[in-house]
Amino acid sequence: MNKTEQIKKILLNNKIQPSLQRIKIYEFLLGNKTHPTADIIYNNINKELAIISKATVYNTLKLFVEKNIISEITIDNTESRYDYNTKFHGHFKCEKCNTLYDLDLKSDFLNSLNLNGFKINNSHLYIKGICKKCNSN
Amino acid sequence: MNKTEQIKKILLNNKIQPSLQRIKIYEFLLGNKTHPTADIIYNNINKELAIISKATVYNTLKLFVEKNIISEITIDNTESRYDYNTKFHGHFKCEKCNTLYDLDLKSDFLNSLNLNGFKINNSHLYIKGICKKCNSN
DNA sequence: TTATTATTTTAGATTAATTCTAAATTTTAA
DNA sequence: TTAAAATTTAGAATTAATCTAAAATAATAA
Repeated sequence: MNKTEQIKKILLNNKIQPSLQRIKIYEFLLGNKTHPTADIIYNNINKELAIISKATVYNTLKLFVEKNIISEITIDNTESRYDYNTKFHGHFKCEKCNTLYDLDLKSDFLNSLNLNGFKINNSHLYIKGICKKCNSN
Repeated sequence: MNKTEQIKKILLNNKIQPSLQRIKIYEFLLGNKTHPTADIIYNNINKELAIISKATVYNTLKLFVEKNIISEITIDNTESRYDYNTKFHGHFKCEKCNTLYDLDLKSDFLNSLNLNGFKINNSHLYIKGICKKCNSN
């Protein structure tokens, strides 16, 4: 089974019709794990051939977030970034070089929280500071 | 020492000139612990007498965040909220009633993170879901 | 097939939070 | 008092995201 077929299957499993545009966006996120913005996704997909509009990028990202096959990162208030990885993990943003790092978290990270009666849909840990690389320069 | 004097002292301690507008914003945040937006702050301060402009609200909030006497909450990507409490704690947003709850976290909450060489400026834990109240209705 | 209905995509307008600009005001220092 | 520095300001500009209503495409029924 090739990549496109695999993506189609994932989308269908999540009750999402696998249109060309949706496949392209999901494929781009799988191949670009640097937490791209809607604009970056739009520009890259259209680089060779214009096959998608801005509105569709936004519509599709929203749909994917709702269906929980990607997650939305709002560590800056300026624009959202998107992550193919929906497993709970943290993000560190270097305020010097703007790199967004993934942080592995222990599986019991949220266990100490007392949220009885609360239904958790998604969780984000955001840390800002200066990364190791920038610190040593 | 009255409240205004206390606020002046806090601002001066953090190398912030205590102008009338700055005092009013800080005073509002101390008295309104519901994580207000810039717009809410602006409207409330000007309710009786117009003493502050939108630009100053934004300038001042940015200054306060830089000086670390308040913190900025970006749990939605639509608008920032502000918190007088800079001690690390979590936030839970109910997606039904939009209430923003504070979450107490153990002091060692971030200890398991392996961030050697990284300088942490601020940390946020954001959780979205349905709150107890909405769940039981 | 053909017609009908539902879904998806789209260009461009709109919205709204935030930032910018450059001038006015206030404060501080000399 | 005067000059310099800091603060505030109105309104314009920016920009990510949403909205609108039409067009294109796909799915379904006859």
